[in-house]
Amino acid sequence: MTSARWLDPEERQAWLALLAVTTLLPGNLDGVLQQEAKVTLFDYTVLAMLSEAEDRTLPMSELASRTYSSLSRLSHVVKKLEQRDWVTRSQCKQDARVTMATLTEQGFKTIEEAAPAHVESVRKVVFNGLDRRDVADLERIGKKIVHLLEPASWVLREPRLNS
Amino acid sequence: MTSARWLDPEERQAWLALLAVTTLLPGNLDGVLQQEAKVTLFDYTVLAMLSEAEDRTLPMSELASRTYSSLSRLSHVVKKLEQRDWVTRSQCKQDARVTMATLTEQGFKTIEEAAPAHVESVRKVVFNGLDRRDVADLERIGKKIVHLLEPASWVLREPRLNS
DNA sequence: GTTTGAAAGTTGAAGGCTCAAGTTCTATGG
DNA sequence: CCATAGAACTTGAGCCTTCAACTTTCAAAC
Repeated sequence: MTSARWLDPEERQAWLALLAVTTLLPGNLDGVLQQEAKVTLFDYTVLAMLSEAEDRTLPMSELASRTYSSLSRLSHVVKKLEQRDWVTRSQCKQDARVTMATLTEQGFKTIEEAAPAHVESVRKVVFNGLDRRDVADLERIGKKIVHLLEPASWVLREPRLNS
Repeated sequence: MTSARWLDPEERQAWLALLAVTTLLPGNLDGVLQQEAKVTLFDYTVLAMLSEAEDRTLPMSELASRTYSSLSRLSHVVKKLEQRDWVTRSQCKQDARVTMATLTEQGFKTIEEAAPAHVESVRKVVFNGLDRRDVADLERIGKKIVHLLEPASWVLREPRLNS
């Protein structure tokens, strides 16, 4: 490692803004979901990923990678969601090591009900302040950063056409 | 509230990328700081804000607002930092309600030592992937989002010229 | 001067997350 | 075959954060 360069003024401003966003955004969205449906943002993301998957089912490891979580974190959370009867777990026939997580009908209803308020809150704290150019720039820059953080990330591989 | 609009494809892509960044970034930076100096990203931010303040001292509530944290969270953390002799607390003469937090010499050395590795990790996962235009766009968009999340935020009021 | 309301902190409990350790199963190499 | 390594989880302990409740102090209004 060479001698460390400090951030220049532009980078510093950008960094402080990004730090502020990453600090404030999760708590803000959490709050809305907590009131609306008694779930955390992470709970919601897990349910959302399952709801969009084929048969509303995914292996735990695949679900972990789509939610950017460790298997450990996911395991704890899925246990909780199972106790609420929103998710069930089952063994995979092909590979006995893998556990499949499936969204229940009740879980599906829960997320369906929570979704409008959640989307509204995302709009309220992100997109209401951005024009079309901002949105395009945000996607471009966000993906560049994700590429450094997690080159194999799911969002980078997603096809461009989806509802 | 009118009927909820869903996100359009561009917004959805931007949202997924932003969600990925806010999920992955803190853990990534935490890891480096944990190894380097046994502190969390939030601990580091608290120490950093104090180190840049006049007399390395700030009222708890001001420190809370600069670190985007609740007073409760900050109180717990400052207690911990005080036990490590990195910060001291004292009562304010003018207003007996306020507690002042001051960075100790030892705390200053700690953050000074941790800073290079931290900056390097910020560069590694953010700025190494961005060109000048990206940095400018990131600052602009980041500040727009912060404006919606916390209009009174510190970063929005900062003068443009600083080291 | 009191009362009333809000500001500034602190605290304890409950729940969430991380880390290290352990289990079970699969794949690989001899 | 058998051994070994690694993949896919699960679990429990400990730290961190949130939430609600409480204390103390100041400011405003009467």
